[in-house]
Amino acid sequence: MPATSRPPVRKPSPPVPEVRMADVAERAGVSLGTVSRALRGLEGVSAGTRDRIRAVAAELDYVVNPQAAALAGRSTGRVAVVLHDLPTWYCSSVVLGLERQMRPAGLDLLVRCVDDPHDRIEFFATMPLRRKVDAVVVVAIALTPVELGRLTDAGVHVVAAGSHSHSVPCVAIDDVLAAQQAVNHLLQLGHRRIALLNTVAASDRAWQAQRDRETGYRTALETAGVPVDEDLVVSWSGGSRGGAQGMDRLLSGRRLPSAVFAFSDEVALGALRSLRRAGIEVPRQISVVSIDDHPLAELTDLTTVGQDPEALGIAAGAAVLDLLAGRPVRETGPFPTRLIVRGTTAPPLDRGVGPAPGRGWPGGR
Amino acid sequence: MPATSRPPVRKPSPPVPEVRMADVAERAGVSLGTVSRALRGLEGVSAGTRDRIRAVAAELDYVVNPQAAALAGRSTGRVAVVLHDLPTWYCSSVVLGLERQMRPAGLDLLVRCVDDPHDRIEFFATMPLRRKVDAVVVVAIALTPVELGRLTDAGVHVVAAGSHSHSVPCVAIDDVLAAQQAVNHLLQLGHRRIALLNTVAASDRAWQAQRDRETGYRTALETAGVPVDEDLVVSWSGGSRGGAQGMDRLLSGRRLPSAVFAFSDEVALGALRSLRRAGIEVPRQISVVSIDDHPLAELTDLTTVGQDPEALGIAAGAAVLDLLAGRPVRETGPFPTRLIVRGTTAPPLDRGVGPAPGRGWPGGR
DNA sequence: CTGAAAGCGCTTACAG
DNA sequence: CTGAAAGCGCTTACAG
Repeated sequence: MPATSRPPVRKPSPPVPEVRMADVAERAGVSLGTVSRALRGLEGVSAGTRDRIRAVAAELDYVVNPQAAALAGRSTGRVAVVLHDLPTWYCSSVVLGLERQMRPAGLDLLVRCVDDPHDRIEFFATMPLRRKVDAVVVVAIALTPVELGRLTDAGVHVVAAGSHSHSVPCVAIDDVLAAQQAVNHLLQLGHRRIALLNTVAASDRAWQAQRDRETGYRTALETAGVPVDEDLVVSWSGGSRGGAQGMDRLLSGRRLPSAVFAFSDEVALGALRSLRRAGIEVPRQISVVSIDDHPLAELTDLTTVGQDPEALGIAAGAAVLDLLAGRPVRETGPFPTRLIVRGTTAPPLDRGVGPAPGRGWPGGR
Repeated sequence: MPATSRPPVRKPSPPVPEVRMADVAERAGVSLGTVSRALRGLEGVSAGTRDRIRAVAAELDYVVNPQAAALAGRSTGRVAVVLHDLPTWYCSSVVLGLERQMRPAGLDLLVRCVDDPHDRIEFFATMPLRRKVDAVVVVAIALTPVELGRLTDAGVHVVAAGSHSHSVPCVAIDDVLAAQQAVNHLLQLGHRRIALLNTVAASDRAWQAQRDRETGYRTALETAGVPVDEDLVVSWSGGSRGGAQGMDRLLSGRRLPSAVFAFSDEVALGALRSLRRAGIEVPRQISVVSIDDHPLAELTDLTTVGQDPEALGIAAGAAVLDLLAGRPVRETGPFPTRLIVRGTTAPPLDRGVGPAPGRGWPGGR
């Protein structure tokens, strides 16, 4: 079913008939082609006529018809951002940054949510973006080679934000490192029973981040010589709600963790709710740390590893502009993250049971 | 400066040359016009040829070129959503609902953030949406008559979400009522010193909601015969941060309120932070109620008046479809809101000082 | 029910 | 530096 079935559109009759480039040309006493070149600032128009044409265009309040320009010129002036879960602090911040970057370049931003694995399959099967955009930015979606192929076959440039790829320009933090920063903080406080409260993305395999953060968690523990207790590793879907449920699970285990590393601030806030309901004091009995620095992290006094998704969106936009201009994309490297210690982390209660301070403990003092 | 100055676009050379409608026509042995009609399901094509054409189109993986269709047909197949402050639970949820509604109709969603009053002026001066979309949905922005005129002069339909208007279809909650629900809850608990912690939108006059909620606050107090203490009415910009600062201001006043009605959950969460820092117990010493039912409201046990912005987005999308189809827009009336009592509200400490229970107190028992 | 043709408003070689 | 003309890929009266 290749054809879209839009309802017949009845536009409100524009009170003022649209002014076309031909009108500008006539009024300025030049040809269509000259107007086209002058307005776009191309070579080969004398400064005098260029200014005259622009003055006339401004006077007539002329705006090029993007349809016609795209049809004739083979570019659409549009960029799509593809993501699941828009109402997330992370995703909406990336979109905000992207929009701020595209707008001054005269590019419009199309938003497409990919809700679940089924929708994702359909999306790449029907390629609704084909011919509609010059480039697409995928947010927190690790594309499969096949999916990437579909996109490039359709003639669109691709940039990845929040995931890593060898075949596509990408902007992202180092999720392994971010997780290590969080877990190392707990280790340095003296914790040994550290739980991982991970998330499961709606679209499976969508979030490379969750794997990388788990890797960082395991690496940090391993490096410190602390064995991973698999009972302390849980994954739950559904953001903060999932965090609450995952925490309930951890609380029902045989031995409680002394600290929890949560996938994100939203997951952590869910966990905090469960802890509060269970009457467990944070950070006295259990410490909690996560990743993001969501605005509410500060308000809830949550220790976290901060990142800047809006900056990510801006950088993704810059990469798009490079791609569209045929310039080499400037590589940015991983985006910085930094530990922000607040009120949800403290040394463990059983500190005295562990190795004495300063005796071979990583960072302990 | 009417012309946009996009960088010259270099598209990745499509490995497969685009298949055009002419290719489908040739392969099916019919004319272009027939293919066009068949694919769009218009009258006047026999079922046999229609199916044959569709089969060929599917086989060739054909997708109409939206540029060309728009240029010839005078509709763009696109809808814009205009808002400030995308990374807000409210706005991003509206956009999500809207996207879900437009997608099945084959309409693409363009996002434009209007950051501040200056940007707003420029936006309506240059009308960047002109010729780019068939309709625009403004979210939480009360358009001035002039702004509305610009939009309709440009030939786009307009729908308002989250604000009220006489001249445009709109979907919104009753903000006055929502505020009354919140404040009446406090009154019924026995509070008399109730503060209003309002917000100031980035674009002044943008949020009709803030005025309406203040009206609801004042009306509720008046109806209960409680005089408004103007020292207890504060407005601060900046969401949760503003809520924290506004609460600090209230705490520095001569007499503390016994309860606070905050503009939104985000503002309330900021206020809660300030209260916690000040060592004030909630709800024992001060009660807090707000509007939204943000996902974090449940997690933080916040009493609030819930609304459903995603449903608002869906309804806005339905209105857009009606408009585009030339149908009358079905009026929905104000969207429902409902009080959700959780843990941040309780009777005031000085309850005994007020009128005795059941004696002329609104709802008191 | 189907086709031939004009036209949508631009951009881009190609001449001059 | 500027113009005339072809062409982008569709839709839509208008004929038949």
